[in-house]
Amino acid sequence: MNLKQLSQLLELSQTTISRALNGYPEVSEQTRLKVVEAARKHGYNPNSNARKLATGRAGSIGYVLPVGKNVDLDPHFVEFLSGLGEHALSREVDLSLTPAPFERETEAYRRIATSRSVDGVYLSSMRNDEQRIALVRGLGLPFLAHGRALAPSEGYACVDIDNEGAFYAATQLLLQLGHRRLAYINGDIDFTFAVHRLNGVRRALKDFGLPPESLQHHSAAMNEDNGYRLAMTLFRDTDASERPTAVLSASMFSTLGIVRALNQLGLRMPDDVSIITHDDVFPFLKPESFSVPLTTTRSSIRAAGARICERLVDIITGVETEPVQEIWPVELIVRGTTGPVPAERKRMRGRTTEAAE
Amino acid sequence: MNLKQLSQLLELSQTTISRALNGYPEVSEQTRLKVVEAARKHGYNPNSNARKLATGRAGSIGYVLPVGKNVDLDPHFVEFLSGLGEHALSREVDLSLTPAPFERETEAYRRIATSRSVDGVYLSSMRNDEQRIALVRGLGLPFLAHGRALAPSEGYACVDIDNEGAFYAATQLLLQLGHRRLAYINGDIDFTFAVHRLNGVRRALKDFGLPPESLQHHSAAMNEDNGYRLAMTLFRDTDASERPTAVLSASMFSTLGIVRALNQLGLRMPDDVSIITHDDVFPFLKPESFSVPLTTTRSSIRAAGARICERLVDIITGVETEPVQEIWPVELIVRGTTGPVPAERKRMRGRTTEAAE
DNA sequence: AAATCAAGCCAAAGCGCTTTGAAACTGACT
DNA sequence: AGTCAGTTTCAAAGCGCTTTGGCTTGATTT
Repeated sequence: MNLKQLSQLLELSQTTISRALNGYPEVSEQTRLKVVEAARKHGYNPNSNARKLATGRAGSIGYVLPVGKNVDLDPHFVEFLSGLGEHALSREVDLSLTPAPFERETEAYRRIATSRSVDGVYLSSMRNDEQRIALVRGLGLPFLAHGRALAPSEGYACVDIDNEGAFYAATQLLLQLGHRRLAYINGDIDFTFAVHRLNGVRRALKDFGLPPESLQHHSAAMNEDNGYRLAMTLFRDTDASERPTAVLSASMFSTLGIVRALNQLGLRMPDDVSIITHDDVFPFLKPESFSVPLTTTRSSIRAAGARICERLVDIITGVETEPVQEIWPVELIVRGTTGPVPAERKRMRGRTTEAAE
Repeated sequence: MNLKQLSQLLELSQTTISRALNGYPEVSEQTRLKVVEAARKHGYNPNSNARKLATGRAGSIGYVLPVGKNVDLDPHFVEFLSGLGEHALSREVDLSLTPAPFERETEAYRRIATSRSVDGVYLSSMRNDEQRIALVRGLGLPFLAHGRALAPSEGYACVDIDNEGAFYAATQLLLQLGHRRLAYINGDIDFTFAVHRLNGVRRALKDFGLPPESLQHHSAAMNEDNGYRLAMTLFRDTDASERPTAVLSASMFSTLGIVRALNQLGLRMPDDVSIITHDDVFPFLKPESFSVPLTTTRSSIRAAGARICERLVDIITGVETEPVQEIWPVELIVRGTTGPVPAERKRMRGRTTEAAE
């Protein structure tokens, strides 16, 4: 059933049907009701491709999905997607994923833009040598970034969390607890979020008057394996005198591995080692669920997804005109894995045990 | 730049340009080269909506994305998607995700079908009371199921793994090791995969001549929390005489929690408890990475994604005509978490230790 | 009673592509 | 020279929708 057939059936013009269905005022309430009813009854839905062609609007937002043997679509993405989807629903937009290997990414964006298959795109996993902002802008494709680029640092719309502030606060807490030898098991430093976080940690150290050497920094993809491996390097393969007394971790997945290493080495949290992790809020992996509840910096990546969908639609429809950079504050939630530095432990044992309980 | 402009530029008809670009034989190699070159140079890409309208093909496969406060898009999905994307790329198709809350799912499929926005859909997370097969078939929408329904059991195309066989084999192994009191921490029993797996476990017990009571079965969403909770019920809240000596687990996430519970209770694998887990092969969470490497049944959900994309495209293009049910065998990989039943442990200690090393 | 106006409807012109059916041009064969 | 098959090109008709501009009507104003 298409528009023409329906119009013949109702003995009305296609124009009227179209207007009735799309809520234009030029049609009487009476006919509208009749039309809507008939459409429902005969299961008429406008052909989406015809409509897209006629209006020039695609009704969907796009994302170039990195694929390839070495690219793991990680759980962060799906959680983000989940939020996006939740909001997409209420705005009646679809998500269109265009798979592309990393090296052909540019081509993919170009094709998306010239073929008008989506109304706008969101960019995520911003890298240090970010090229996409200039690219999609040049292509005239509306966009919204999840995260920020190093350069240009402004002039484009984005939603990001205050990574630097979060890790500044986390580091500060550890320093206040007396820790002086820290380690940071960071994510891949090619991504800007990792740079921002590292900046936060370093700034906190500096403000506290500690030398850069007080921090051991390791960067690797955020997963269990790397967490384990790096923790082993820190605590098994390092001289006792140089071992950190506290570890910052960029993700719950890394922390899974760190905790395994500590267990294996017989080190206890927080008595021997304090840990602070960034928590993106995964419903299937909660900081409260660890053997010792994790102290975390927390920001829901799912909420970011929802917000990004909302704003991207606003940008596409012209509601939002100026490129605003929206930076979300991050909570620091103290649970059981942070305690005083070991040297001070004895005179505070009562308190520590209680906190770790 | 659109087709008309390009045709004027080259002083050729739109027909010829279109044919040249789409590789039809009616155009001389010479003109084709000229056209392709010009298109590249001027950055011409056919408007995808116009093309879709004209051909009636959408060039994308669809998925109705369940959203809602209580629906967590889980890591299984993203890994699956990753495989799908990998293959989609080579076939030049996009993925179109239509978010829909569970209760309005039917409506979403209906809209997808009548609006012709995708060429076909895949269905996943098959439920016991599966309605979607009849629905999409009735709508004339080509489809491919990931997993099988209970009814109808055949007559539709699907890709599934041999869940029953996998858990039969896993159970058999445990029985051969002397275990007689088993527990199965299953996924949500509303899904058919969970039913099939339970059938496998029960059949193995029966074939071995054990009564149904030898199995304690628990069903819940597969996550860390539930794994922990259910393991606690089994090992802390149950009389010692009734405690299982071996646990089957439906997912690595549940097992994460089970292991945490066992650690907390001071129970060791495999000396006190044997564990077999189903592993969907997540790059970020590997069975080898557990404190004791996990014995698993293994089948890559990512590979399933790639295969499903491949076959769905074949179904859409008419290459595949008969609905075939493709069932993949599942490997059983013995690592460190399976050993003889505790009672027999003493006289076999040497071997167990070795296996668990 | 004529003039004005809004409400409700319509015919037709796009949107940018693919595809049909026909035309024009080649050379080769009678 | 005339015919024919094969090649290369084209004009025009869709695909199913939205939207412009205009046409009727009946009611309201002058």
